Amino acid sequence: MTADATILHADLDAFYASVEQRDDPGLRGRPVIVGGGVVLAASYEAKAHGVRTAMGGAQARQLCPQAIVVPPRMSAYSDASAAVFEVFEQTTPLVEGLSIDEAFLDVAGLRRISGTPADIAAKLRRDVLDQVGLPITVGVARTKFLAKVASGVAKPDGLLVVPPDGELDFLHPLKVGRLWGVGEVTAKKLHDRGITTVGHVAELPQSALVAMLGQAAGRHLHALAHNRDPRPVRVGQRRGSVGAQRALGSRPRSAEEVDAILIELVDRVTRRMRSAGRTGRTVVLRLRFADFSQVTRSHTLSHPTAQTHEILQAVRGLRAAAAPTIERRGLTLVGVAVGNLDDDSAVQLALPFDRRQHDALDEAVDKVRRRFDSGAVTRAALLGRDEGISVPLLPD
DNA sequence: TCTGGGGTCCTAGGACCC
DNA sequence: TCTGGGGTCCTAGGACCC
Repeated sequence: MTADATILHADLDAFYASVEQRDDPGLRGRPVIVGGGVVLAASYEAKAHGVRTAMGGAQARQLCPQAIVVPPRMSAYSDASAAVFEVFEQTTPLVEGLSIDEAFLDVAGLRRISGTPADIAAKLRRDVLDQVGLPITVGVARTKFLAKVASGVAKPDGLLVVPPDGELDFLHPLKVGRLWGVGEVTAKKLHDRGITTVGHVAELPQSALVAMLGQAAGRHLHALAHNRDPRPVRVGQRRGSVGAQRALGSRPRSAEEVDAILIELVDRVTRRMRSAGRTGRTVVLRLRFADFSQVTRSHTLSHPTAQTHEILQAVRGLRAAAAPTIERRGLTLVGVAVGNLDDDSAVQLALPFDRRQHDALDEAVDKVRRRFDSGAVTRAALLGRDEGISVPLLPD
């Protein structure tokens, strides 16, 4: 092998449940379930009884009647996440967040300053525990994929380094479900053909996997089973869509009720977009029905926007078109998402300017303001070259 | 007490353009 | 007149992840 194992995958253990146990000593050492209707997170004490994330609340309580069920406190979790990511950033500037509770860190080049990757990983675990009070597991390997597999195997509260000369020995005995991208459906397809371990997958030609699972998934799995994963740790990844949804329960809802919920959802989404300085073009309405089947309806606008009224108008149009379906199948969840998010693009309008041209300047500023009102511009500043000034033109 | 809320990526067909 | 290939964009659905 040519390269060192320098990629860390850091993954907080039973994140929401750990935050609850940290903040309430009475919960420590006891089975904790976060979320009532559906299990959002389960402490390891609860997992020992078979409770799993995304399991129905009723089933979870049946498996573990002594569990303490607490409602989620999302803001506490985002605060904890921010604190943990600060520790990540102290460790290395090369941090790629994957979700609220996990990230890749590239520590190549830190050996002389901070020691071996294993040393760095051990210190990272101590720092997160000392500074934030949460247990975290770290996998270390030469590739992102292996580092993630390693942290999964090392959980909870563990550290596992996969040495470059032991990669296939580590990988091939593992169950196929450990492969990133193999969920219930794919695992079943593989099991039906007697393929249960990563080693079995590695014995198959890529063409067989592609025939079984499709082009992308087949190639992806083939590469992973042979431990090929050239993806670098990337800093500053931005999300591609923003959404919000709400489960409605089984009670029938009037058209007015649904509309009121849609307004709330659109407002939540567009607020988040504006505060992140993002605009988007594709509006998606997600509907789920009594039988748990799901449809989406989408519409792409001619220009990007973060304006509540524009998005709401599109959402209402989609909903009206789907009204017969909704009527027939019984609505149990509505969601709104905006995709096709534009990256922040800086548009520069440069004008030669002398003091007699106030009108021209006013006109340019008005133009920018109008585009702000339409949601196409989210931030603007007036720059003066000779004076070197920069004046914020718009709020935000 | 059946089944939350936030995302990503891929596929496949049709429209449309060159 | 019939036929083609390639590419992009849009819509809808599905698998998967945390």
